[in-house]
This record gives sequence, structure tokens and C-alpha cells, in this order.
Amino acid sequence: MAYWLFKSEPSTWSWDDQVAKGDTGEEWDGVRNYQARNNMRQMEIGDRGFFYHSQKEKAVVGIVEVCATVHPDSTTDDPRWECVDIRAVRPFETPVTLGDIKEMPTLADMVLVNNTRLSVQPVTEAEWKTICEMGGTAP
DNA sequence: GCCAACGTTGGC
DNA sequence: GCCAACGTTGGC
Repeated sequence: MAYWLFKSEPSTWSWDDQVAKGDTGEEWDGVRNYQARNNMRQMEIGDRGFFYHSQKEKAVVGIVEVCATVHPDSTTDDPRWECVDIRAVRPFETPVTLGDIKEMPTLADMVLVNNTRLSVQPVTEAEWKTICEMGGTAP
């Protein structure tokens, strides 16, 4: 199983919006970046991901799960763009902020820190465990 | 609100 | 195929 990070502006699509979709989940549409799309192409059912709020909040706020593998993005007719579906699993007890992450030497190589603009990122197992611990939730 | 980083587009 | 111009993202 692989781990990922999904970034969203809360004003566009927030953790609460995601939770409201329940176990059915929702497609992670609107991605118009090849690297992000390529990451989604590699996802499998059951892969876990962090849900990150960008901009004002800048924090990982919960855990999601991939519930549908890659398919065409329904928000465009352009066949280049595809997306997966994800559903909320559980919120973090304590959101883990970007500042918290930057203070951790073991997280210095995270994509989140070094490629701030990539909206769908891979996360290593070590990073996953560390951030879950910081967020007060089981991995 | 500003600016740096980065990706994409389009002219040559 | 290169590169300049432009637009967007996201941290500060």
C-alpha cells in the first residue's frame, strides 16, 4: 500500500466537504498538472492519503482513502486529465501544520517542503508514521 | 498583498 | 526544439 498527500484550498474543497460525502467519497477533480496526474495514475484502492489545507491554514487535517482508481475527470472534456475518488477516513486529533513539519529534521525531504506547488504528492511510509504520530492518530 | 517558484503556452 | 512571456499556486 502506498501513501499520498492531497492538497486543497479549504475555500474550494475542505475537509468538511470531504467528510460530508461519507463513504461514497468524491472525485479529486480539477487537477491540471501532469506530475499530480501521474501520481494519481499509480494509486490503488485502499491507498491512504493525507488531506492538506493550503493557504491560510497550511496543515494536514485528516486521513483519506482511495476508493476508485484513476478515471476521466468529469469537469473537463480534455482527455489528458484524469482523477481518482477519495473518501474521508478520520480527522487528525491535532492538525499538523507546515511549520510543525519544517521543524522535524526527519521530514526535511518531504515533497510538501521542497515542491510546495505540487497538489498530489507521494509520501513515504516513514513520513506517514511520523505525521500520524504528530497528529495524534493511528497510522 | 506581495513575490518567488514553477509549469504551460506560443512564437520563432 | 528553444526560450521568452505569461499565468497560477502557495508561503510569508
